[in-house]
Amino acid sequence: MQLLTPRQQHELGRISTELRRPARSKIFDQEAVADAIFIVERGVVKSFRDLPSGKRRVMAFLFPGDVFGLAEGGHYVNSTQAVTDSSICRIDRDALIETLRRDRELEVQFLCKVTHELRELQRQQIVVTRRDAPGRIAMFLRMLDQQRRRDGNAIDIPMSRSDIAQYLSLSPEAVSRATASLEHSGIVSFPSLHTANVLNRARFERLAAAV
Amino acid sequence: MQLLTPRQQHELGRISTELRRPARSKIFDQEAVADAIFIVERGVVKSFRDLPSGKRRVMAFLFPGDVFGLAEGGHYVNSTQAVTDSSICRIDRDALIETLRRDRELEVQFLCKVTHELRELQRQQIVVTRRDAPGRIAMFLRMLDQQRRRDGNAIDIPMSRSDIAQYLSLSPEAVSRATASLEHSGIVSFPSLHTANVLNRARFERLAAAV
DNA sequence: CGGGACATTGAAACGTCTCAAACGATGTGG
DNA sequence: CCACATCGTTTGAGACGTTTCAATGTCCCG
Repeated sequence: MQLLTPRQQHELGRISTELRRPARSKIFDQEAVADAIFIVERGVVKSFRDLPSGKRRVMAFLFPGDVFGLAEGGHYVNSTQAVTDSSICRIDRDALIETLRRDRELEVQFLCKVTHELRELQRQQIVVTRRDAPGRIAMFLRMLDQQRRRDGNAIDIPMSRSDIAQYLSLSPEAVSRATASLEHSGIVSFPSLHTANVLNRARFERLAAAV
Repeated sequence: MQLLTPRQQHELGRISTELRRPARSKIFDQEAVADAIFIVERGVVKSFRDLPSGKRRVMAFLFPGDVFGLAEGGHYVNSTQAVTDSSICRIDRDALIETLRRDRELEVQFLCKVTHELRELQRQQIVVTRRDAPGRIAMFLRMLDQQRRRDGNAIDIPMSRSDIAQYLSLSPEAVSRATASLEHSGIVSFPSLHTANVLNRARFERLAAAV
């Protein structure tokens, strides 16, 4: 999603500041006053919500080009945190609104971004409602694969197992058992916690598509 | 969500046509060419997706004021169908884009609508990931309650049990058992399939909030 | 290199899903 | 207007898979 023209990047550059955040550092908290929106430049960010029960739901993983900072009534609805060392473009809310007012094309881009997010969320809805943990993991890995291709069949997994669990709405144990299951089936291997190799692409796709 | 000014309603009126659809009639199919977007005027509409497995997921119930017709690559991503007899405002896609190009405020309204949908979808994400069926039903009833208040504690349930099941990602049997459970607990009564009465508001809210 | 958080593995419990059958509501044709 | 056929809903019993709790093993940061 690199939709911005050089001119637009320049326009945004004037009203934005670049933040550098190390892994695991917070960007903003849910409920906080929303005075800016953000764009991931480099790295991976997670957007999550703490529920009254104490559980935590990861609503989305954000990759370079993704916009975040959704507000409701002037306050952020989610907390966000860097998953890896990241560069983040922070855009002042008021200045952005002013700029959008002048740059029609830019506003259209934002509408597209939000619409895109909506579709992604609908996809995740499908994923989360699957019964079987291995299937959910397969769909998740496929998402990562499409997001950031590495060499050959290797998939980079920047987030932790518990992040994945909170994103897929599974217990950490279920994630562990599901990855073990995929490995025993010979569909995927996990050389490390942060790498996956698709060994049998056909079975992998079939499993991921079996919704 | 009645955000449109009289002038905007007039503008849209020029490029829109009003459809009347009886209950259970289709509005458009997923995959169809997306040449229009729609706004619910009266009645209830469901937006759903048929999955390869044959299962059906209801992505959203749409009430008066809600916009639908999300497209991707020029095709609709969901099918839509009237739940009750409905009046629907159909707006030609090309004409809308043209109008948005001239009416900045209207474009902002659309951005707001989409953002609102995004928040709603995040809420449903929370609902769907609950383990317990009675809790999910309680949250669903609360949503209906907030959406369309009737007299006193009565909640109008326009859709069928199986629609609810497909929306909450439960089996129809689970929905039935969950409503029976709520009734036995004395929290909610169901005088008919299309009405619910909250008998114990405190316990009801507590259950719905226990996410 | 040590400490603490994270990840895996095992065993039991819980709750939904599935299958099957009976019941009820809905809408159509006689 | 009623009878009937059809679909949707309810109820029951068993199987399946995740959750939970507990303990061990591993990774990673300071």
